[in-house]
Amino acid sequence: MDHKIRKSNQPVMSKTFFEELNSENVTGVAYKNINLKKAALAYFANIGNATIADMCKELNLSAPKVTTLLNDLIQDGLVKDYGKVESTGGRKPNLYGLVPDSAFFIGVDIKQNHLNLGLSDLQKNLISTVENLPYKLDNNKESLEQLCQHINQFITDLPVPREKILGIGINLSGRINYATGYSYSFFHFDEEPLSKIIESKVGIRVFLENDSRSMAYGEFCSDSVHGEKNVLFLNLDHGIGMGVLIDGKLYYGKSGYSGEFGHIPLFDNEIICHCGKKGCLETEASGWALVRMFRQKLDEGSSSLLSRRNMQPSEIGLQDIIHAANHDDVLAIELIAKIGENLGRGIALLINIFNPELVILGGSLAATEDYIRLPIKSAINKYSLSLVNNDTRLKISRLGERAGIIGACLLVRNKVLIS
Amino acid sequence: MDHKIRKSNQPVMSKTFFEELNSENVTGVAYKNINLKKAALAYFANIGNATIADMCKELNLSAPKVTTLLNDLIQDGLVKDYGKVESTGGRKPNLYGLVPDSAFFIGVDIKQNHLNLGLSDLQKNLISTVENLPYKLDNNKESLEQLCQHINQFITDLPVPREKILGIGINLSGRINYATGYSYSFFHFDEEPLSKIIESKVGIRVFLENDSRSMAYGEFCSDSVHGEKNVLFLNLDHGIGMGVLIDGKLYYGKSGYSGEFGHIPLFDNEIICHCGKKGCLETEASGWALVRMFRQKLDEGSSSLLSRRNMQPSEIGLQDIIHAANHDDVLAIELIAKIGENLGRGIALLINIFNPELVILGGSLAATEDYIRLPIKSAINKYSLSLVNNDTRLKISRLGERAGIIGACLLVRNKVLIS
DNA sequence: TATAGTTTTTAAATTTATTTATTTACTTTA
DNA sequence: TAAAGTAAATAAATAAATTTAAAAACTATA
Repeated sequence: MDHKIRKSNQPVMSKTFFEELNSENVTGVAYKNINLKKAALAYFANIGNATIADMCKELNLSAPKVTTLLNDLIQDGLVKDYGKVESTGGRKPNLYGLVPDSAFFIGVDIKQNHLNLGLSDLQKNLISTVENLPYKLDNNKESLEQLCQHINQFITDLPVPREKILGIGINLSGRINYATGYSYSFFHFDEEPLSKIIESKVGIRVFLENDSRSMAYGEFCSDSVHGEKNVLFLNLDHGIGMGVLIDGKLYYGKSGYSGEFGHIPLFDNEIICHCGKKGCLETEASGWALVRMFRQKLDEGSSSLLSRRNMQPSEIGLQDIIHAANHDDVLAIELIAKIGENLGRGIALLINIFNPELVILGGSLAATEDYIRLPIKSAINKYSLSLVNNDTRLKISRLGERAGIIGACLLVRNKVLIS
Repeated sequence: MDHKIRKSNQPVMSKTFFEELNSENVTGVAYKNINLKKAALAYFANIGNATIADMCKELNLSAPKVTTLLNDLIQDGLVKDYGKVESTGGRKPNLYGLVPDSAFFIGVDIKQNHLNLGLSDLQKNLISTVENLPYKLDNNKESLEQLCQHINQFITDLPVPREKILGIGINLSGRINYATGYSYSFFHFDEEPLSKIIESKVGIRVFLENDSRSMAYGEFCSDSVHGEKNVLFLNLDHGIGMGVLIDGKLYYGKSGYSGEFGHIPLFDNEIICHCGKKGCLETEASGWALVRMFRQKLDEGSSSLLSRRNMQPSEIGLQDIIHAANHDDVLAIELIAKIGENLGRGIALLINIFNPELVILGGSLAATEDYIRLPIKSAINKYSLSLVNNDTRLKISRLGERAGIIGACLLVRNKVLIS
């Protein structure tokens, strides 16, 4: 006769929240409690500190249940009591919220010629950053190895214990499948997904994301977005990237290839785009187009701050032109206006299709502020239905290049903790 | 001393589901149970019949809880036991599902010159329809009065008791705020929202929806859509309408004006669009454009089935051209191909932006099947990123004009029962 | 300053749901 | 055809949540 001793294998020690989070096949009350904890954390993360009464409304639970839930989270070290707060008459409620330094997240923003790294805490605070770290993004193993070394170096230099870092978010341009962790445009050497490869070299969970999408999320979580739930973010750099937020969530499309705004066929020209097609928006409205136009104008004899500094047309890059415009160079300003007008026609189309509440202009070209914004705005007025475009605000990014690392950090936080 | 008799006002009789549904300020367990019932109904409605075990997984509940939940719904008359079903060894489970004739919904599809009305049961079955009922949509009170009379006549002719009809969904073109029930393009005479006005004349709850969006939802719920969650529907009629489904839900945008695909600035022509702008897609790729081109060709001396029938160019309408194409008229086929090519360029752009799984072509022009589909397909290949468009299937609507009433019925079902 | 009125928090009672165990119904294999 | 195995449904036991009541902490007013 075999005697079943069922309970002997079950742990006696209570699990930490993160162990709970990763344990599979959890059902019944345990499963529900994990989800409630996630929901509570999501509320604190997205909306901020709250009283027990607030949480009751949000989670549709009774006060005693919320009390035990919060006590659990306090036990886990993720939440703490922030003391009493004013009331409208009657006993003052206690305010609860996240413990900022109970967990950390790293964001890595990979650009063509440099790297931005950042560390955020459990709240939205950027604790430390390393920006403009020289790094050349090439599609080979050495470049990947170097990337991992930079990340490892960044981590060891941090004043934070490695085990408190719950994840690393990496922004890369090109085609990325965020769900599987595969990158198709860069570092696609192995069978294994890129995220797993980096993970094994760094020892912390890694999540990949398309750069424009990550920036969009960073902007979306920043102070400049309030109640808006349908937001378009445009990453105006050499190319044109787009991140779309629908109902407060990043939109991916079937395989994560959505947002290829730069390659919509809007022009009837003969310029061959990077994608191989003709007439793409990018051929007339991108940083590349700006550089091409600028060089051509100089070749044709136009004058500019840059030509007067004896720069050869072929040496002039996008940053130089942006810099010149911000120093009142007439040629740069004129051409940026031209780019803005072309871009505005494209954005008008997006507004007709999406009826968004907000369009945010980011990327290096957005640093020219009104030089790019005003031509865009007037083109939008010209080309979109006034009824629809009156609904839409057009803003310049406040975060600038930091949108990338902030977005990366916040996306990892969501992936690790909440979803 | 006042003696509180708290419970004296509470009803002794148990409420029906619909009474529960509309009762406000419900909290605690009662609130949760209503939501669980809704979730169960939504499962049955969207996925189909299910066993207790299925519902346990879906709703994350224990078997006894699901049993009592289903018993409640059976008591309410909304669900019934469909008997035993095959098992993989072991006791056969019972299958539960909606009672089709426990509730009904009416869909009204208002076209320019006719009306389609339909009645669906609680499942997706169209019980009875009246199609192509002559009706002239004019923006005046008489036209509205007539509409209400038609709806009332339809209801009295039905073999279904009025009190079992839980709602009426009405499709109207133009600007509609589905949340408030206001229509801005038609019947905007009063302070009161149009939905309330019709409601008071018919005595059943009314919900308004944009016609293309309603059709999109009808198609989405039809058999032609399987796992796809990101779907674009194009309503190709005189104008070009679009309905967008994202993550299985209709997308509205900030004010419900999204999907103005017909008015994106894609052409560099001098044709003034209905919207007042130039260069809209509708000026080169819509039914109106087709009629214009066709008449022009006839004026220029081209020959067609229609001209040989001694029709004057100015008499020829869109339906005539579609009819001619389906009877192998060369001119009609050529011009539809031209329209398709132009449209394809626009759709290519949508594919780049949305990376959808499926694009469905509907509306009267879709009845020309491959005459319009193939030119569109080749233009998509030409103008969109191959990587992205390889992800996307292009289909002709199976429901045809019925998509409108089906979508209207299903949307009302959702609004009344589930959301 | 005492008292009535509010609101939060905690405690006790009660309801409700989950767990576990058992029964029922059926399939498969010996 | 009986026995063993599997899964569903139900019943009983248990755990967990809500509800109700009470206590605590504060404000406003007499």
